[in-house]
Amino acid sequence: MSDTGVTVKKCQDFSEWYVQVVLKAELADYAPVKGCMIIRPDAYAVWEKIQEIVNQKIKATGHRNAYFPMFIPEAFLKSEAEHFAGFTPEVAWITMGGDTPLEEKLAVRPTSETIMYSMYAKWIRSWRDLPLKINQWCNIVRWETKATRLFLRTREFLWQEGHTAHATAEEADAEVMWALNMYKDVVENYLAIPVVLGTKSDSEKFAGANYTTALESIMPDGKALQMGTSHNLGQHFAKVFDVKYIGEDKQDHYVWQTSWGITTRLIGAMIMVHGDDKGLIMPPKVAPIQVVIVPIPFKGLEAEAIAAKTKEIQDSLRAKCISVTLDDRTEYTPGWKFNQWELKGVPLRIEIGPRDIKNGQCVMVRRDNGQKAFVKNEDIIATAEKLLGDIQDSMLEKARAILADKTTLVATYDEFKQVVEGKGGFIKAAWCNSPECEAKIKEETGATIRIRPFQKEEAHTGCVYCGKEAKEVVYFARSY
RNA sequence: GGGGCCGUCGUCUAGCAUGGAUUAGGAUACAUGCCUGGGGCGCAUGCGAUCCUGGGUUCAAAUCCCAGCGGCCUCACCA
Repeated sequence: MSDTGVTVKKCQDFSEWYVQVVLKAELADYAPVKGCMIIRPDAYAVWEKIQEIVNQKIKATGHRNAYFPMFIPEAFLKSEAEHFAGFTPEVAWITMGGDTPLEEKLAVRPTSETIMYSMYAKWIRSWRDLPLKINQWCNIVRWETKATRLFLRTREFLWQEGHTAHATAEEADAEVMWALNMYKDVVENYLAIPVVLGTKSDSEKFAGANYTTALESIMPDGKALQMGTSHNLGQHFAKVFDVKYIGEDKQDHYVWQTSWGITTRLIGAMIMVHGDDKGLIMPPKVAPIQVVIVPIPFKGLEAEAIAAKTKEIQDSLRAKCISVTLDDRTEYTPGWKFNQWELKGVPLRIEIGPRDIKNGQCVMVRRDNGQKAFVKNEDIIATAEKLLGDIQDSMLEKARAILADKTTLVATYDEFKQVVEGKGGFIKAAWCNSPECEAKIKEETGATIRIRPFQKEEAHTGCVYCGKEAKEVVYFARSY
């Protein structure tokens, strides 16, 4: 047994397991620049899938893609005070052009609200120009000082940011919810990761927003990970950048704005949630390779028949738009290939050997549960399609069960602390809505309010911290 | 930014406590040839290391000291 594969168990040393899966499955690598990563083709292909899915959804609803500069003048970033205060600790600045100092330094975008809205002010004249719904796919930079975690914390990462302007507050509210639900669909139905939807507490909301909604999930180590956010920016930026329109009433009005985003962090979540001791498990809907075919030669027996049949299956699967690889490399043994493709997370494997030629069948093995099935020739394509669907479904189902298991309702602060230190995960607790209690809890336990769920529950106790009347039940957790 | 741990062929690692004799050793990967093939095959040959970088101590540094860089864990902050 070499160390080509993952050498630690997921449940024993989760951090080490994660690093090994990412590196050994060739998803990413450390860059020569501190805090930066290289997204390798197998992971980039997943990002492209996500782009495909999101693009389809946003274009179908009238959003259009565009591209704005990655450099933002300092004055722009400063113009919204709360926004600037929130981002300034982690902005990278450009101060030189060649060997000439710049008159005004330029921020490398940590997010694009300011540069985009400065243009919106120019483009929006009348109510007929609204709503304006623009999205961009780009890289952004946040100069983290903390240790690099591939996909989860890097100084540069890829994301999508939607920025819309509306005539009314109601429209902006609706857009915020549209984006959030669009993300829920992507994350749950494609990445097979169950999420909890809700709003952020004031202390956790986006710098410069009226309110922030988000999708949160729990990773296998018990820490929460934000899977996407959708902000209602109100008129804060509109007032700062003078984004106004003349309404049907002939009066000037500020627009109502939203912004929303998901990042390559989702790939990290997918790895963590679905992987096992053998490596990665890709949800079929985003897997760059959905099926791998491994021929099993045996002393030249039926060699030609095997070659013909594997090729035929490959062609038929491709005709059904299933992404398939025929691994007919002669320098590796079948067993080696099994391990390799399992490490890389290919959802379904088809084996064809002399025995299968004789019996008019093939062997199919599911990556998610290891189940092996003998499938008659005439059923191969239909069965492969069905199994890919089943795998997608059961991955979500399994993840749902884990999420439920990692969600604990607590009645007392002692219980709260015990869960934080113990199994972690979401801790549902009653809260009085005071920032002081929230801050104290964070200080004493490291847990923050991840989400105030849309699905409201009656407070079952007083505030878990102060004991006074609770306003709602919220989800606490330690987070990434 | 704070604290802890770490850095030797592509990868994993021995050597480092007690400086000198290993030509810096092994495994794996890679290349070539043969042989194999239903769960990481075997044999042979070959290729492969600025011992992270820069200083210092010393007759002598992979080994000791200092600084820097990078990684991992952890705390504060974030997607």
